[in-house]
Amino acid sequence: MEYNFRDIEKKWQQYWVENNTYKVTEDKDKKKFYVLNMFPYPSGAGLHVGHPLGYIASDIYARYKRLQGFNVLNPMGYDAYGLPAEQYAIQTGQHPAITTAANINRYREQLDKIGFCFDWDREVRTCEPGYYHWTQWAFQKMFNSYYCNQKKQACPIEELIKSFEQNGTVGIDAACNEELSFTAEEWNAMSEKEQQETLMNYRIAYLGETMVNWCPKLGTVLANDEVVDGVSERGGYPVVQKKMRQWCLRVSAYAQRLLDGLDTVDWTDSLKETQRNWIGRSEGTEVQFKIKDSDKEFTIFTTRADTMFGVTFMVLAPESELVAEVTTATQKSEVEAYLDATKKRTERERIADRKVTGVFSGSYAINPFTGDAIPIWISDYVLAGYGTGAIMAVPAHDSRDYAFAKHFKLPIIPLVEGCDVSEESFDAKEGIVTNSPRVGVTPYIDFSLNGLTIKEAIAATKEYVKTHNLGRVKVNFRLRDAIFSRQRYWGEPFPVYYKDNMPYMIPEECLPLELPEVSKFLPTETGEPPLGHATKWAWDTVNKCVTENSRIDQETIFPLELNTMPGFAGSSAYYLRYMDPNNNKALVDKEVDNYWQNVDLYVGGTEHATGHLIYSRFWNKFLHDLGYSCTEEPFKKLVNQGMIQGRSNFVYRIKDSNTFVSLNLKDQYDTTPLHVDVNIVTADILDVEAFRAWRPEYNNAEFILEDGKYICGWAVEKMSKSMFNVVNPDMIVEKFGADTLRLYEMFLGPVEQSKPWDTNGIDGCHRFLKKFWGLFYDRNGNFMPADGEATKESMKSLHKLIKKVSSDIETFSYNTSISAFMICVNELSQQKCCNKEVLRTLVILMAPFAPHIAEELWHTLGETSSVCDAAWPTFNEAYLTEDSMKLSISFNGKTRFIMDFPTDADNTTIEKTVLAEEQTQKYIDGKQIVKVIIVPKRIVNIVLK
RNA sequence: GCGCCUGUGGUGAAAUUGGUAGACACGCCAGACUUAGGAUCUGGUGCUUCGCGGCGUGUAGGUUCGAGUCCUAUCAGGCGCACCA
Repeated sequence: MEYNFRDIEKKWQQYWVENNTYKVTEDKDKKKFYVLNMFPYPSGAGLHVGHPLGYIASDIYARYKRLQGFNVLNPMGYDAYGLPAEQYAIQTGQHPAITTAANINRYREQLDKIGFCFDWDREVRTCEPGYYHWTQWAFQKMFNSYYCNQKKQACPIEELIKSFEQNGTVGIDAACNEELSFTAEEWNAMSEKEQQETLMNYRIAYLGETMVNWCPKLGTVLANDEVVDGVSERGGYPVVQKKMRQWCLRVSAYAQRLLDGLDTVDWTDSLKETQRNWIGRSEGTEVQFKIKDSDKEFTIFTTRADTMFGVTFMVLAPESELVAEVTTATQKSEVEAYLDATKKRTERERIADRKVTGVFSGSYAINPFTGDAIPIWISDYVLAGYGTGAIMAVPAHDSRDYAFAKHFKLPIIPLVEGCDVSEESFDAKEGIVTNSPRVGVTPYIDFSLNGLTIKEAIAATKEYVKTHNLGRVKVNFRLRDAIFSRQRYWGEPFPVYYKDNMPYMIPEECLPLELPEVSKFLPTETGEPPLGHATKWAWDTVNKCVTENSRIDQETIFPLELNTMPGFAGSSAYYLRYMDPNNNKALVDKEVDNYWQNVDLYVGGTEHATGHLIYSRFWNKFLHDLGYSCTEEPFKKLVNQGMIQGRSNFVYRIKDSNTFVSLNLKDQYDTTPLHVDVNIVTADILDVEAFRAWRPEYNNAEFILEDGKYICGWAVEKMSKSMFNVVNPDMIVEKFGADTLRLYEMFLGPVEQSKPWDTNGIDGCHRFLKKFWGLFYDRNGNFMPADGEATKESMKSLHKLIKKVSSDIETFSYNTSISAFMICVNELSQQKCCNKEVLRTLVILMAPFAPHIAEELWHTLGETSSVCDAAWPTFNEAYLTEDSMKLSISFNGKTRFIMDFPTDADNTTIEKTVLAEEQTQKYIDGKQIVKVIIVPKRIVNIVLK
């Protein structure tokens, strides 16, 4: 009987559905294991062979864990809201709801063919009201919370209000936009609007007037991680800085916890490093500088407090509020001209040409350590958004300050023994401090750093600043609050209405606030949200949900928030929703959450390192603070699957002709390489008839062949439609079967590694499955497994495999597992093993990798339940040990002799025997044997004198 | 500039974590069965040499009886952050 994969796969896929094989419930008698894939955006292109790589890897792990007796949760769903889905809809001119539904169906069809063990009863779609109910709910919780720096957690805003009523801001240490100071009386005297404005300074979800990344082409603002090199990640459109009133999430309050949490999770070092870079913690000192001839002062941030004696000028960011205060009348026109010039440059232009520019403000600051009057400059190399937007410049030890000083001919004072600053600055944080207090300057303060190392000097200066009240020790983070509004249609509506221009939450019982149908959903370049067209929806919602709507000025203020939430809103807590997807009382039931805890294994690409994986951790920590998620970190172990690149094929057209020349003959002609659809090329050989049929202009194509074949060139490129190198998994499944696809994707190399898709080796995996099948059925279709005693040989082959596969799966080394299977099947086939027990165990081992064929063979062995419910075998070391081991003794590359030893012989026994054996020839090549070194298994080294 | 990762045959890759480098697979070569083969089976295949042998894990050193693996320097490629003070 032939291995008929088409029938087999169809049959068992149907069986699994009919028997609810993959349905999982909270079974408290079993230990849980939560496997999760990053859920896909249902894009219009469908799945290509790169998508399933991670799904297959996690599917193998999930099946393996189940065979080990765990209760495995392995859900799947769709990240259906957000820019990619909407852009696709706009391109095809259809409503996003329609395209999204169609794309999801297409994805599901493709996924079903590969034989995953997903529990589809738990599917979530972020665009469905039953799901985004809880996205909106979480947003409201964030609005109604503030972050207490003392408790290091989010707390209800009511607690803050109570505190204000009783003590004002005294004793409050909360994450905020700006430090406020008022008394209880002042608070109580505020109007409602003033109080709301004050609270906005503390809320975790707040409306902020901030500089945002505005993308006119996409018609929306974007988060920092959605902007790459000054253009939008989606589409690559220009992004400009613009001040807008936007919803923001106070992610920055969690910066330290996001950083600390990284030490507790099992992620790759490089991904943790990426997150650390993104969070960007830097420990430093804030120092106050008085402005000369003024009672004003300002604060700078520095990580190099030790360089206080080398400050020769100060620099303010052009956007700094201080600029106006320090600009003198004589410098005013020059400063204004400079501010105008910088305003015109986009961030991108600034980065592209790093010209040294700047202008003197006319004022001086007083160095608190030396008493020197230091000129205050304005330059765009200082960023308004980082630190205090003002720096002290130490040209001797900072390359940017150095370039500025050289350009404007400002003094440079070196502070490290023996450093040479005539050509460039000395930035390294090493060496011995000198020149402090500076030679020739009357000490303004009694403080010297001379003789200390830089590190010691930083610590000493920090201490001095602290004790003398000149500033404070400060930790700065690069991580900014996340901008949470999008001026787009296809996203979660905000459950928010406005009164007196201040936002209020619509009541919880009115959730979910559903996304309305609108006549026009296209974004606008000016930023009017498409939801503005949904007037009826807005009024209905207000009438239904807002009891005090009579107090709203219906003429002048539109009552509902019209922005929508960004893509990451829906993907931030989906792993919690999978635990309890149909609960309409809570995001997740407490007990259910307690059972599943958090994700044990998370599989997905690195492209989400700074987006989703930061937001999700933040979101979970917030829910954890409020008691809705029982763990601090959502994803225990994270595996990043590599990208599958495309392998493009080329044909070579002779210029100005319709003749194509084979790869190795192309140098004889003047040719143009053209991409050719890889699906009509096999092993780099072009199917010329298919090529003629591919496109009308090639109908009459002529070919210059070599050895009767047309050989194509190739290159590794991104897998994309335009390069004609997209390989669709359906085609592979059709031709070789899902089990072959699964094996091959894993056999290609380590899961974590990026690699080009190359079908050249797929035959090997298919051949292996046929051989595996051949252990059960001979060529005439006779069923061969039989009862009886297994040979020692076959037990050895089998247990070698059990050992190898069990340890390989734990470390995701699926490629070497599959090699081990190939070796084992070859051995068993040579041994003509047809022992039922051996084959039964082999089938269980295969089940995670090739579930269809395993299920078929499992049933042919007489089993009636699914192979998924079998028990993973344990290996017996007894079968693996040899009776004796061979020791070859070699010296100078020549094997002197080989001896047999019992396996239980210890090293000293062997050593003695070897020495005795050698006694007859105590000397080798005239040198005396002094020592014999025994190494387990193979080699004995003889040391000569 | 700072940080992280990777360099092994014609190709994808293994290497029990310091112990016979190249398992397994693709490809290629030879043979068998075939009217035929993009089917199946058997054997061979790192480089070099007719052979003995010699050389081989980006390069150069070092530690060690022994290094793909550890240390130092260097080159190449990839990724992250980046006028972040």
